[in-house]
Amino acid sequence: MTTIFSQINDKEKQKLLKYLESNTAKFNSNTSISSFVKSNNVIGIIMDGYIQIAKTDYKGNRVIIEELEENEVFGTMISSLKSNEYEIITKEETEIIFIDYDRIIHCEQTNKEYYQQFIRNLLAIIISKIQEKNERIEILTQKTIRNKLLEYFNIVSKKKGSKYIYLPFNFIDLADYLAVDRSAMSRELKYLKEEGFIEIKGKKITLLYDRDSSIYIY
Amino acid sequence: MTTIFSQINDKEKQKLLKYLESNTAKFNSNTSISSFVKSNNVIGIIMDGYIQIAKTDYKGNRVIIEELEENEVFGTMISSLKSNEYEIITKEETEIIFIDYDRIIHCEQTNKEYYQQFIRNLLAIIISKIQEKNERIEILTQKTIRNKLLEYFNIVSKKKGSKYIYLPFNFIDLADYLAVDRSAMSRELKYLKEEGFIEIKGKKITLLYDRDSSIYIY
DNA sequence: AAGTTAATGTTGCAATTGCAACAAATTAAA
DNA sequence: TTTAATTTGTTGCAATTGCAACATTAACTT
Repeated sequence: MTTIFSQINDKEKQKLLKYLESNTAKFNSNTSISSFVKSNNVIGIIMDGYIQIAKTDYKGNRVIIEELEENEVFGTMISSLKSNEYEIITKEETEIIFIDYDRIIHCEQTNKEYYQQFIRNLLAIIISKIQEKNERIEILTQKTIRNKLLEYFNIVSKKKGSKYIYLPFNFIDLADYLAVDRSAMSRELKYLKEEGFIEIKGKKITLLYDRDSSIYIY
Repeated sequence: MTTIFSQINDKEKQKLLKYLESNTAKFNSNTSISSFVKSNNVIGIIMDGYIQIAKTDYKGNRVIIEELEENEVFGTMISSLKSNEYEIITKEETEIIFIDYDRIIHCEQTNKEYYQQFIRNLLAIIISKIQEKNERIEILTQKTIRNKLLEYFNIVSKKKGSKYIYLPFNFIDLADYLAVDRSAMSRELKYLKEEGFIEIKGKKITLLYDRDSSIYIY
């Protein structure tokens, strides 16, 4: 997996961060860092920790936009955070490097190999972010809660190459991620259990159907 | 708006395309070009024309993933097209430049200004693609057809800075884009008309409510 | 360990939606 | 211009969902 500093050694990294006028900040757990991001057009690189980007609309519906951990990148442009309906919250103690986006694009170090590598890494990271969004869209375009759940399970299961899934979040957040009502989702999970499609023990879910056979459809 | 060859003159462009071993292909209208894309890890640049990327699942539900016109970019990684549930179809006569993704990343021309500009352009295009996907996700996370429609109208209206919207696609495709049943959407549009929120004349929709007042909520 | 808070599970019910089947209107083709 | 094909509009009905309200369980706090 590509990280933003892949194939850039520590000395070069320090140089790069200096030229890009980066700022490093540390945040406690459960802290809103929205104000840091919204003021400027910045990119944030998570060096350590875990954050969530969520949106709460007028009705109080909360939707998780992104979940980000170590080495992941977010930013004003990348995540469209301008509106103040968005909240960026640390879920652990988190260290973030902030870089002004314009500095990245208009850096004078363009002929330095490490700068070019940095850009290529950024490109790779952003492309993988698109893939994540595509997956999310695939899930959200499913018309029933059941199919959203199964689509989600399949994607996670395929990635891990295993029938065993460990939910990266609790059921409240899963419902927000799938954009469905939590209690309705809970009901559907119950049915899926009763019908023998899945098994749930805490955050561990076992898929009892064959992903590729498409039999689970009905 | 940034295009892939922004700030690259024609001579440089030709050089670049040569070094990147690009292939140009022309397609008739209503032609599937999926096979061209799936074989390799390529990026396609639409020089002229219009294409749609759509997915049809086991149930026959068709969902439009992307709509692309001149100067836009798509690709195996960018659009996660590997699965054969995807169809890439030209909607007009279309000319596309294909470039192998690895060639872009491992080009020997890295110290040439035009190459660096190309990469920066690619980065900008991909970032704007993320923003589009975020918008799509915002729409899809709405829980009712009404709210999906209004969210969609608001986004389009905000972009154009106008209360008048011209649908870029027909109602069948709009329903696919919103991932809702067409007839149910049609019904909801009727209600919105009856309640005085919108006016529809063909593909022209007039928003009769104040986008920012949030009164349309109820 | 007891008390408090948060997460999960459950259920009835009304609202929303998808589906199916068809009518009307529009567009394309012959 | 007539015919055919596609798109749009309409409606009843069953299935699915959101919502609300509450019970149970798990996770923190002190």
